[in-house]
Amino acid sequence: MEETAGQLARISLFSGLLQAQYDALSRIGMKRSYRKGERIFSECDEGTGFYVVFAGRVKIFKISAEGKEQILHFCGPGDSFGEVSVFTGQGFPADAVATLPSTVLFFPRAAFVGLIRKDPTLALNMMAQLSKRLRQFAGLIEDLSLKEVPGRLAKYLLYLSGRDGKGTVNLDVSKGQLAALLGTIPETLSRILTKLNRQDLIRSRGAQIRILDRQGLEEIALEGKRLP
Amino acid sequence: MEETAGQLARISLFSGLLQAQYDALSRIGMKRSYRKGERIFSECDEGTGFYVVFAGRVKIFKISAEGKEQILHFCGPGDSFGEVSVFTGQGFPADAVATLPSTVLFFPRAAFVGLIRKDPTLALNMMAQLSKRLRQFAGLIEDLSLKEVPGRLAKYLLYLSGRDGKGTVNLDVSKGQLAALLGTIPETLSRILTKLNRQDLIRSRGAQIRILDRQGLEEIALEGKRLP
DNA sequence: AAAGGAATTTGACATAAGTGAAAGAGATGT
DNA sequence: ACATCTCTTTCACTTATGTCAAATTCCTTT
Repeated sequence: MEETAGQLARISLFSGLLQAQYDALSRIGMKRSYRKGERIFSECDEGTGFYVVFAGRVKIFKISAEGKEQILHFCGPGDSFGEVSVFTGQGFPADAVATLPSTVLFFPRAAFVGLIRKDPTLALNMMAQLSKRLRQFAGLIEDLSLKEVPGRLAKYLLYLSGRDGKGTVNLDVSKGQLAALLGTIPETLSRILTKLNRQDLIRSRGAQIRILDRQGLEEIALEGKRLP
Repeated sequence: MEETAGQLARISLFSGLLQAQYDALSRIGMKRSYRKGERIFSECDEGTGFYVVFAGRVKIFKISAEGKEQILHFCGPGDSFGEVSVFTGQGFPADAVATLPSTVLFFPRAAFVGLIRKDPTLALNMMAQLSKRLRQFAGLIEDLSLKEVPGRLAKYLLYLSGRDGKGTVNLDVSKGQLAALLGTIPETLSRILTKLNRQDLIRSRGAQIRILDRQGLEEIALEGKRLP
C-alpha cells in the first residue's frame, strides 16, 4: 500500500490533501485488476463504491436494445468513474469495461463518504470532478442533437490536435470505437473521413491524420458548414 | 429575508441542515425576479454563483449556429441550476431563460463555497444534486443517440403518466418546447403524435393525452419497436 | 364577437445517415 | 510465412427526419 499512497497525490481528485488523508485513502482503497475487454460493472448494478484508474483504460458507455453502443467517455490513469451512484444510492447509470489491461482503485461507498465528511477539500475536489463531467456531457448532448456527424468528427480532430498542439494527430482508439464515441457507426465515419480527404481538409493513413486546413475544419465543427 | 429562511428547508439541496446554516444561506442568497422570456444567463458568461428557483420555471438549453434549440432540462421551484461553474470556475455551459415569470435565489460563488467548506451535509447534498443531473444527462445522451424520436416521445409520455400515476397526462410545455426537449422539431413531433393516435396507442387532443396502450408504448420506448 | 397572431398540423420534397453485404486491409497467433 | 480473424472501406439501397411552404387551429386582445 505504500506505493499507492505516493501515487494518490498525482490524481487530481485527491490533489491538495493532507498526508493523513492520503494514508486514510490508501487504507480504504482496494486495488483490482481487469483484463482487456473485462467488464467492471453493468448498468443498474448496485453501486457499492467508485473507482479511480491506476493504469490502463476504461470505457463508460450505454448500449441499446439492438446492440448499438454510445460511449460516454474514456477514463485513463488518474480519472475516476462510478461516482454518481455513491451519491444517489441508485445503480450505476452506464456500463464500464476495461479496454486495456487495467488496474483500478476501488473505494467503498461508506468509507469514502466518511472521508468526505471530514475533509472539505476532498469534497470540493469531488464537486469539481462531477461538474467537469457535467460540462462534458452537456457538450456531448449539444453535439448529438445540434451537429451532424462531420461536425462532431471535425471537432474531435481539432480537440486532439489542440491537445497535442500538433498538425498531425494519432487516433488513440479504433475507428469503430471512435464511431461509437461520436454517436454514429463505422461505415458512416469511414465515408466522412474519405470526404474530408477528398476536400483536402485532412490527409489520413490509418490512425495517422494530418490536418491540412484547420480553418476549414472549424467551419464544419462550429458553423455547421456542409461537406460537398 | 425571514420568509426566505423558512422556504429554504423545503429545497432538497438544503435538506437536513442546522438552523444556523439556514440563517447563513438566507444571508448570502439574493432574490432576483425575471419576466417571462427573460434571460438569466448565457453560455460562456462568467459564473459568479448559482441559482435556486423560488417560483416559476427556468429553461436550461443549448442553441446551435442555425438557431435550433436543445433543452437540457427545466427547473421548477426548489431546483437549482448553474452549479457547474461554481466548481469549475469556467463560464456557464448553457443558456438559462425564465419560461414563466420567475423568482430565483442567487448564491454568490465565494460565500457559498465557504458555507460548503464548513458543512459536510450541504456538501453531500450538492454532490447528490450534481449526481442526479449527471444521471439525467446520461439518459438524454442515450435517448438522442440510441433511440428514434418515437421512442423518446413514448418514454416521455410514460414518464409523465408514471409521475402522475394516471392514464391521462397533460403536457406541461408547448409542443414546440417538447420537440426541443426531445431533440427534434415541431413538424416531426406532430407527425409522430398523429401516428401514435392512428395506432390507437394514445388519444390526444391538444395538450391532453390519454394513454390507451401502455405496453405498446413501452415496446417503442424500450425495445425500439417501429411504428407502421 | 371579431381580428390578429402564434402555435400546430399537413404536404411535397430533400438528404443525412443507417442497413446489409461484400471486398479489402491489417493484425494476430500458430 | 501462413492462415485466420477482426477491422475498415466501399457499394447499392432504405429510411427516418429535416426543410420549406401552406393550411388550419388555437389563443389572446381589442
